[in-house]
This record gives sequence, structure tokens and C-alpha cells, in this order.
Amino acid sequence: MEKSSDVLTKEQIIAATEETIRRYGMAKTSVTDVAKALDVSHGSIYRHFKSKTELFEAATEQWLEEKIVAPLADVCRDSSLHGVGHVQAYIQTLVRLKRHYAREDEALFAMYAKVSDESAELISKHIGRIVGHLMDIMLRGGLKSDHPERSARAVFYATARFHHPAHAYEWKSAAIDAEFSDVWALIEQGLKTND
Amino acid sequence: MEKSSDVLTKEQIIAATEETIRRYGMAKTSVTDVAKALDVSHGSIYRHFKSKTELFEAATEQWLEEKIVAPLADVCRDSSLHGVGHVQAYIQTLVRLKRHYAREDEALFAMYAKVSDESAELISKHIGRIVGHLMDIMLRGGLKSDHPERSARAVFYATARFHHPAHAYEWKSAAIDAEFSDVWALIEQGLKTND
DNA sequence: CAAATGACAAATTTTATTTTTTGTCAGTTG
DNA sequence: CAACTGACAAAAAATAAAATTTGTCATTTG
Repeated sequence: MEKSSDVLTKEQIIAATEETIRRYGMAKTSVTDVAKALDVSHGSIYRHFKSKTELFEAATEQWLEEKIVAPLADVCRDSSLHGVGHVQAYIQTLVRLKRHYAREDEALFAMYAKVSDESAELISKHIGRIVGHLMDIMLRGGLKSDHPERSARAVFYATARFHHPAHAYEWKSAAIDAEFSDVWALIEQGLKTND
Repeated sequence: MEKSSDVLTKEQIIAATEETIRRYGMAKTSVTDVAKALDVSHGSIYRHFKSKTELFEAATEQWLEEKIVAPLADVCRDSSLHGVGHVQAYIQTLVRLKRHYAREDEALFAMYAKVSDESAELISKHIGRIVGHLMDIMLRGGLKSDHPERSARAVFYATARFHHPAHAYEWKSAAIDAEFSDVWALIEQGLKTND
């Protein structure tokens, strides 16, 4: 990852950060390593990001946006889906995406897990976006509720075991899909009955 | 904690382990420290427990039994409760007990969290006991299901955010009780409608 | 002879030391 | 003069050396 143009951009730095984390792993990646990958001095990176923490948060935000939120927005928009089935498809997608990246992009998933753990603000913003999608789906799908946001949040929290990174090691279990189905069956009724 | 009689017992060793963990914290407690507390050689402890791991697992098992499972068994037996309300009281108790000890007995809660993390077998056995209680309550309460164990497990997993130690930091939020209520409202319907 | 001790090697942890990294900034460069 | 460099101090991490802990077992004790 050499910088191609002569103006260093945030985007280039984030791309180099991802690459370096994939190569060395989360724990072993320093700002110096990222600078080396870009063939610039590490001081240049501090012109774009106030701190290492901010850099990793920006990388995580972008990763979440691209890998998780964008595909979810597609499901949210999908007009072939409706009502409870739409909510289910959305949560199912969320669960599958998390599981997919936990397995197939371990290093960046570890970055996401670590940043989540340390930045309550970032994760709360991210959850806010998902809750927004769920509210949208539920309202459009005629799933009325006295407290749409609270209902949306409840769906998110009731399925936490299947998408929260702290539970990632449980996703290896052969029973995980059946367990999700069973939890979903429980929730489904509550979604139909307006609270 | 001096050993009172002249025969060293597992019970004494476990009591001394708890005491030492409360005094020094989980990370700083060694088998040697426990032996010192009992005024015996550390070799004597190895006569009763194969390893440090086994000692800490035994201490955790006892802690879970006494602090969590025993009070839950009381709720399970409570004949003044019935049906969905009984299940709710049970899970509510589980949630409150976990929260209580996370706050009021930090050191031993940390022991439980660490051992949980490292001993899949112990935690799976413990979950088995809770699922057993829930099945008992659900069957006695006329909450019929094609798969009683799977239904019971689903209730447990859907509320994981409120009792799994990995989520302990979230329990400090002022919104946690409202969030539990909302999740419970979602689940309640599914419990009434037999799956 | 059952229970505990204490000496021991191997593994782990702690502490001390050295090296690297982080973050700043005055100075350089195109 | 905006973008970057490179030198620097402070903080953090890696390494090396020392001390403690773990686990075993032959020996001692009651």
C-alpha cells in the first residue's frame, strides 16, 4: 500500500490501517507500521487523526458502515419484504454478517470487538442506526407500537447473543442456528401482538 | 481463616479461597496464598484438588450453587406463582441476583466470570440446571410446547444480555430495567402462544 | 498408614532494563 | 503556505533477569 497520489488522505490512511491489521493483527499494529506501509512519516498521520484511538475508531466506523450497515440498509429497503418477515430477514442478515466476518476476517473483527469494548459512543451510535432501520421496517410493515424505538431496541437486545461480539465464541456451536430459530419463534409472537 | 480441626477438608479450602480472593482479588490470588491463609503447606491443597484450575472451578461451582441456583430453586418451587408470571419471576430473580453480585461481591463475581470464560463444561452444566428449572415451571404452569427444553433455552438466551457476565458493564445503565421490561414484553407473547 | 510436609524442577509472574511507540512541534520542502 | 518531515520527550511495550508459583513426590509425622 504505497500512497499513489502525493496528497495523503484519510481514506488512504484507513485503507493502510486495515491492511496492516490484516497482516500483523490488531495487537501488533502501531501507527508507525501504518506510516511505513504508506511510506510516510508517522507525523503525517497525526495531521489527519488526533490519536491512535481516533484512527482505529475511524477504521472501525468505516468497516461497520461498509460491511454491516450497508448490506443491512439494502435489506431495510427491500420492498419484497414486509411485516414480521421483514424484521426477521433483517436480524437474520445482521446475525449472519457478524458470524461471517468473525470467521472470515478475524483480524478486522477483532478490531471491531476491541473498539466496541472501549468506545461506548461509537457502539451506541451504531446501535442507533440499526434501531433506526428496525423502526423503519416495523412502522412501514404495520407493526404498530406505543413505543416504536423501545420495541425495536427490544428486538435487538433479545437477539444480542447472536450478534454481540462478546458471544462470538458461542457462534461456533453446531446448535447456534437452531437456537436462533427458537429465540426468534419466541419473539415473533410479541412482534405481531402490538405492545 | 485458620483451619479449626486437624483434618483439612475441601470445604475449608474453598472457604479460604473465597476469603483470599476477596482480600487480594482474583488475579493476585495464588494457591500459596490460600495455603498461607489456612496455615498449611500448599502441597496439602494438591491432595484435595488436582490443580489450581480445579480448585477455582470448585469454588465457582459452590458460589453458583449457593448464591444463584439455591435462591432460584426457591422461586422455582414457589407455589404462589404460576404460568408466564412464574417464568417472569424466575428470570427476573436471575437477572437481579447477577446484578446484585456484580456490584456487591465484585471479586467473587470476577472469579465466576473468569471461570465461565475458561470452562465451557462448568457453565454448560450450570445453564442445564437453570433450563431444568424453567422447563419445570413451564410444564407445571401449563405452558405446553412441542420442545420444552428448546423453549426454556430460548427464554434463557433471549434474556442473555441481562444475566450473562460479558454484559455486566451494561447493567450500570440507568435504562437497564426498562430495557429488560421491553424484552420481556416481547417474549411474553411467545410464551403464551405454544410453539 | 493416612495426612501433611517440604524440597525440588518446570512454568509462570514480577520486576528492572532497554527499546519502541506515541504525540508534539519547530523546521523543511515543493 | 499547506503538507509533510524528523527530532524530541513522555508513555507504553518488549525483552531479560530474578523471584514466585505450580505441581510432584519422596520423606516425615501423628
